[in-house]
Amino acid sequence: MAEPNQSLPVDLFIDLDRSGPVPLYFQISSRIEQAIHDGTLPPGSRLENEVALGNRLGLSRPTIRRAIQELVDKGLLVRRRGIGTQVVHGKVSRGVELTSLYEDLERSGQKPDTRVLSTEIGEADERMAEELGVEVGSPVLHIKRLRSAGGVPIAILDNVLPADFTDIDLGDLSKHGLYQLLRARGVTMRVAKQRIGARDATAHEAGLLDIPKGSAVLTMSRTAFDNSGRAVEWGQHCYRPDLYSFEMTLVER
Amino acid sequence: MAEPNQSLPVDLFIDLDRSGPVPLYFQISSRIEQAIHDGTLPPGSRLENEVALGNRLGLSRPTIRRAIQELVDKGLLVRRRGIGTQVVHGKVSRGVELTSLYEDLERSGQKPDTRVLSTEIGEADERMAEELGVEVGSPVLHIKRLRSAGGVPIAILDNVLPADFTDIDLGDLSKHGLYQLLRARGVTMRVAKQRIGARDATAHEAGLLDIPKGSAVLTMSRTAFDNSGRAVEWGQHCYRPDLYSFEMTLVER
DNA sequence: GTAGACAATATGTCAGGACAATACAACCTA
DNA sequence: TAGGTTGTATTGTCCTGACATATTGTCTAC
Repeated sequence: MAEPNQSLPVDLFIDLDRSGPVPLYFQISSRIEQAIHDGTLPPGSRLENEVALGNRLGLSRPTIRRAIQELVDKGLLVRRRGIGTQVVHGKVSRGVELTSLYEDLERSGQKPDTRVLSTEIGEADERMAEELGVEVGSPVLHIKRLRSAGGVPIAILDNVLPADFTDIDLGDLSKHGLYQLLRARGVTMRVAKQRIGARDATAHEAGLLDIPKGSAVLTMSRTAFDNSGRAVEWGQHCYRPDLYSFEMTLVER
Repeated sequence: MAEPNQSLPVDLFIDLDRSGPVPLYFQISSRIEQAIHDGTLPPGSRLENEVALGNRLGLSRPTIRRAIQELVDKGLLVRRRGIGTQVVHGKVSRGVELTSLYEDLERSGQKPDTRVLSTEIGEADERMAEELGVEVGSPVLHIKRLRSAGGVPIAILDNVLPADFTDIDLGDLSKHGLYQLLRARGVTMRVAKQRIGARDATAHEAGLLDIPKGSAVLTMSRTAFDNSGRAVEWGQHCYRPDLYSFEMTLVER
């Protein structure tokens, strides 16, 4: 037999903080996720069933279900009715999230560095108006940056923001990520739509990224919306494909 | 003001089928999704609040919440406590799902065509063993295909499947997608991990895809797991970037 | 010995209620 | 008028309880 699916349900000792602001379901799911990552719950192992887990922790089944659902959505667990809940095989990896390249690099321990190529307050052309949901001709902030890590250029970032943000402090752009600046202004990105593709680099891009002219670049264009559903940012980025790629986990619903 | 957020809650007439096998929350979410797509619920409009919607439809609040949550996860709706639930701005587009290129093409009305380049039953090398979670040397089915649409080559597909599938009918491969064949065998893919990148095409790839040698290709490698968490398929694909790209919606949790 | 019926187990769906946290608007006060 | 306070609307979290449905294993009848 290839897989020891017979493994018994694993006990999880969880201290719950009922007074704090952290939801109970989140405390549970975090603890289980940690157990998966540190090997306490190896791939293929079965979780205790929802009812028993709830009884043991003094929680109701909906709370337990919600905690488990979080991890199912992340692709860490699989549920089968009549069977139980199991840990998915395969090494786990961070998925695509609503973060920026800057944060990606910071998290992976690299030191991001940004060179602002140009900033300009102009009028929205037809394409920008469509992407941002504003009227043609309305003021927009157009930013072009070159993002590096460890002195090596990684990506060319071309972003357009609607009128509300034309007063952004451009000096901060070289020290912080765009998403950090937006969040510091109280903007919370909730939904984004993006498209990932590839094409040959232009001569200008090849020069900036320090790659041979005409070689491949990975492209991503994204429109992000805040929690009122309004478009906050439209970006067209191109990445050095040997230094960056997109990783994600898909879950069938 | 750019956005008329004042719009009143929109009424939805929904016939519920309580006897059928379709869950109530799914009937609700489908109906709302349809209303969004056909313009009954325009971007920015507000939904009735959860309690009122539940009362009017004779459903409990958890059921309504679940229906709405489905659409929030899809990136169609945004919830704000104290405010209500609104339709997201921006045109809606299909996200990355656990489907195959074949199904993508079929759905978009194109006629997919597959040329099987080679099939081979061999032994798993180290990389394959790692990706599929099997032992080195165990039998695997290695398939290489060229996928076209309308006579134009779109992608080179290189797939490896574990021992259980070595008896797959290779003749079907030119008529159906790999995922279709797997599903027909009762295999249900539940989770997949994939990485999207880019690189320069090799001379061989350029020839197959009918593009200039050394120009960019879009690459995707994916490992799919069935509902028991076992690896079912590992694929390394490369696409003509002018004919294919990946589109997705990200939702902050 | 095999096939079908049945029991045990686990998740899936749904109801109804309670209180907390947040955002906004209206109001009142300085 | 400006500023803070209060009130109201709405989603967020959590509880209890019930029944439906899918899967597996066991027991029985033939």
